[in-house]
Amino acid sequence: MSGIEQVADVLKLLGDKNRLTIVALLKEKELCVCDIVDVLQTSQPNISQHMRKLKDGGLVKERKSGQWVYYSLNVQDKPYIAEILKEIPSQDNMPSSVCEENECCN
Amino acid sequence: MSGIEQVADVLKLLGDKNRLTIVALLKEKELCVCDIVDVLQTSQPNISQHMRKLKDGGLVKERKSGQWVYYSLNVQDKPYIAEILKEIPSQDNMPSSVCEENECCN
DNA sequence: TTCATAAATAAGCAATTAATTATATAATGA
DNA sequence: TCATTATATAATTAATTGCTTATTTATGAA
Repeated sequence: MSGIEQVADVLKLLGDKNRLTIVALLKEKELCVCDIVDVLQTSQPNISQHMRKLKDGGLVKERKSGQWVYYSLNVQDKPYIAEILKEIPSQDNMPSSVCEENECCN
Repeated sequence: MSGIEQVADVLKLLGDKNRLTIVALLKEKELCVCDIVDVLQTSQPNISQHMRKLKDGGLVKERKSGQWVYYSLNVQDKPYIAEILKEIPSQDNMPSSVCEENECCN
């Protein structure tokens, strides 16, 4: 069961622009770290640390394949997150076409 | 329109246990600062500062009456907040009967 | 006016946070 | 083996945050 503290912790995770953008991106499809680095235009360690927080908070799960780590959403048990993501315009999610090309994962 | 940054700012506000509890309390009825101080068992300035953040973030509105300031929710335009509050068990909202008695506002 | 109560503001501080840089680990292929 | 790529970890720093204490403002009553 989710107490008020657990909900607050989840919202704190989503209360960061980069992490909220990552979660919105993952709503579309799973992505590897380098995809996210390309889209958010920040450093690889920065994204790596955000992904760890999201994973520790139970919001994403990972799948390793070769040298890549693919992250995907793991929020079936938190329906309010779907409502939050409805509020985010999709053009904000995918600021460039980088993600479609998946350059770093070819 | 609410961009991703605006949503993140709202979630950051709700990502604090005290503020989330306050919002959950206000879902039931409007409350004055001293009511909230009683329920959350913290200092008056602490609550006052949280209320200012919630007000600046547009989540609550205030109504002054005599020496009291009553706060109420102002989240009609943010349906995802209702979904978040559904996740919070109501026994966590009202940890004591203090709020029912409204001691400080008599 | 004086006193009491409610709330806001200001200043200070300890803890947390997001980011950077540097380094380490791991997998792939030459 | 060695080099390259993807990711994680560690250490550092600057900025933010939540809280405390002290003070101020404002309202109402004696």
